Amino acid sequence: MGEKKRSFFEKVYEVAAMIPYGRVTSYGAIAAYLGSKGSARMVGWAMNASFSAKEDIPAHRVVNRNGMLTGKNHFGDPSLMQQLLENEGIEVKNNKITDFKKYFWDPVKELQDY
DNA sequence: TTGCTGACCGACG
DNA sequence: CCGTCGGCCAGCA
Repeated sequence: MGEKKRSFFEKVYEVAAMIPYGRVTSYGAIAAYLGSKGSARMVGWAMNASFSAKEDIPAHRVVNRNGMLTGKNHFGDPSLMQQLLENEGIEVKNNKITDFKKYFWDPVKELQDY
């Protein structure tokens, strides 16, 4: 696919929008896919800004590398993130996804183009 | 422009 | 196992 000049945020949004229903990925995985492995924090920052983005970004499907819902406090209602995940069939216990590996979707492996 | 801050991550002791 | 640190880089005062 053609790689146009897009901002880091826009790229993050594109990847996030491709996360399949019922699957999750991590900030670091998205950053790695975008070619800047150390920019995981920026991915989180992009998610924070995604609420004001035009398109709908499934920010609840992005967690940290341990499968923990570290960003839940940014959803207005702290329980919303967990609710959305459980609604997709993902079990969450103590802010952590059960069988994280089972649901993990790695853009680096799933998306060949970059 | 400078200097923080941050929904992260891996390395180190 | 735990705390701390450097790197990453966009936004904001």
